[in-house]
Amino acid sequence: MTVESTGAVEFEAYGPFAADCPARAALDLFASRWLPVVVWALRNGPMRPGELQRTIGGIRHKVLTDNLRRMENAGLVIRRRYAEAPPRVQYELTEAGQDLLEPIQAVGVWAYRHATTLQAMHAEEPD
Amino acid sequence: MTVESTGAVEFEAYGPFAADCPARAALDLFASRWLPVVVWALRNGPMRPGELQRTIGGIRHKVLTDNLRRMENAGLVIRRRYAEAPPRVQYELTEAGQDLLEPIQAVGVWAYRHATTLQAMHAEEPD
DNA sequence: CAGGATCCGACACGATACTG
DNA sequence: CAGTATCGTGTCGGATCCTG
Repeated sequence: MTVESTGAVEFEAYGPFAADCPARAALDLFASRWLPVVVWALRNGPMRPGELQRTIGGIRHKVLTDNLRRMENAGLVIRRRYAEAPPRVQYELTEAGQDLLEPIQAVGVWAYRHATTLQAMHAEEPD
Repeated sequence: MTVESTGAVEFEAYGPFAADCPARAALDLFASRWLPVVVWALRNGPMRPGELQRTIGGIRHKVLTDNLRRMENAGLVIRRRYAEAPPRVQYELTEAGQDLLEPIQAVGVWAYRHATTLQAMHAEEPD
């Protein structure tokens, strides 16, 4: 193994998430409620917006578009546009986007691992 | 290895992040801009609020308090209060909180791995 | 030192309607 | 079908002041 950039070493060099470190920017990505969900929905390959909306469920058309645009700007997805009669568009994960699946999955696994503990969060509202 | 709950199997059972699944609640945790940072700052052991604020840097007193309260309700931290002359308080990660360090680290590592790609996000504002 | 109470601003989201 | 525009809203965060 050469000096390939796995990122692990660089990250460990930092103590907490410094305000100027890349990791903070990454957390801001997660700060979007839907962005991780959209990324996860794209894990099996390119999808069209409508298909995405149906697959995810509960997300508004505009919100999905907003997130896709942000993801595109962040370099997480590539937007493929096909000039056809009915305008067809497909979104595909970039390499960065695919690598993001791991952290997202880690969060998901963690969630199920402590599902019982986290139930308390929802149980907040008794009425 | 018995049927220990690693959470991995349960999570894989789901396709996308369903609206009612625990993973969505977990993502809502990350949706807080500071929460993961606070959790990460606590990785080495219990800390006092003031110490936390200094360590993290750039976080407001109230915001830190809000996040700590939310984390406490979510079962991520335990608040230890010592009835002394100068009121002393310490926050300590629960088991769920400690396990959350892994996903957070995963995001951090990912960030450095694709730091160059993510630079585009910041470079949005030329002025 | 810990933390609550407030007012305010930013931003993502929800909902609707409208253009290629 | 894909995307934009607009408006309203909720929530987190920033800033300030005040209480044990």
